[in-house]
Amino acid sequence: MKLANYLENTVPFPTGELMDIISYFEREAVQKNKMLVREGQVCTKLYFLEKGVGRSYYLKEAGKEVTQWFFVEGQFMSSIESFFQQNPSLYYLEILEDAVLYSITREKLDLLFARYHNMEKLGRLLSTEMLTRVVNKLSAIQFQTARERHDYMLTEFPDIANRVALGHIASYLGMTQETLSRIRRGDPPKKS
Amino acid sequence: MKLANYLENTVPFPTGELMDIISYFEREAVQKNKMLVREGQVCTKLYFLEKGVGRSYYLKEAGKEVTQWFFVEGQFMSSIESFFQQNPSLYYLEILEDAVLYSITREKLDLLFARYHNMEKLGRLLSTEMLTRVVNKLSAIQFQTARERHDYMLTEFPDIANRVALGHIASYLGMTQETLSRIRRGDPPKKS
DNA sequence: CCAATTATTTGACATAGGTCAAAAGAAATC
DNA sequence: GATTTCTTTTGACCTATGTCAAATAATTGG
Repeated sequence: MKLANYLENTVPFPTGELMDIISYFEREAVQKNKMLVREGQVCTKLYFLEKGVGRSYYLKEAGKEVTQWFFVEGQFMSSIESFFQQNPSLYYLEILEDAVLYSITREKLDLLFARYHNMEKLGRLLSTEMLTRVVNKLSAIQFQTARERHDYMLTEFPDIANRVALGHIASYLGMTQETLSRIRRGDPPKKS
Repeated sequence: MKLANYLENTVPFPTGELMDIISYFEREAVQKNKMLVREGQVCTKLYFLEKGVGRSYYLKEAGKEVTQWFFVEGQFMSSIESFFQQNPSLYYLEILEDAVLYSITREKLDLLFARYHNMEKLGRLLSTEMLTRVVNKLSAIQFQTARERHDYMLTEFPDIANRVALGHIASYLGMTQETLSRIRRGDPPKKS
């Protein structure tokens, strides 16, 4: 999805504002496996995915990757806390499929927030939306069985299963890839 | 903490704006065990806790309560998705200690968002902050042991342990109260 | 196309944390 | 301050899911 369409569907910007806002973003194609941000770096940009899939993840002891979130076309992507507080990112941001993305720096975004009340509103709405999505995931993770968490994921990211590696999804769901593999096979819940 | 202090510490409102904004809130004292919102009701107000503790929780099958979040003095409290999307709340909002709180309706808040760019900014900043806090909890819940989750909680809500029931905290942390009780006792991780 | 990686599945076994039931301790009510 | 009710602790046992290791299967590169 194009950035302009996305923006105007969220807040009714006058055309002049919309054009000006878009002009502050850069559009680029990036390839699979590109790392946008590494742990410890400050995340300098907010991205919008026109096409492709990405994820954020962190490393546990023993170097195990834990997927924190997936981002698909039509969504903003960033290491949020790092981007907004300008402190070192706890997460890696990785592109998992060839993608087209728009990006904007923190300075330019702040300028737009200050210039356009509408833009500030967009920021508020996006934050609130993301917040409710994270809360949903939390509810799923906090008290559901591995199988129920898998079902939750299908509602949040319906086609992700065919697009990214099993292990990435398993860690996103808080389980091992062996467990996810068995769930997909449809193992009957073990009796005695 | 007073609402006015909180607001001006977050965004530098001109005094006139601040006064006007505050005037849209109502202040009231409420007693322990008061239910602000029940599941299925639309949450009509956003609250700010000057004093006291509250929580949001939902009911699992078998009527078990699962605490979703705690709110302490100096924080806003609401069933966020319900309040912002005006749909039925999935959660109960309950006051756990005698409290003093300010409240504002959605209509009045929208009016303030529209009237003051600064207010819109405040909304954005609060959403973003809450988002990072929820993400932190998610990271803790997703891949940490019961003991580590308990440690996480002490950083997010240092004094909550003395203020609310064990069972409320246990479900907040995604564990049973028996497990939390054993952690507090300092059980050595079981050998053999 | 074949070799070499890389990802997924399977099996055997281990364990953190759950469940259920009862006892002990606090708090509220009369 | 005794009785009732609610909360926390403890113990015995169970199970979902993790760990480790090996076998397939799929993908990638020469």
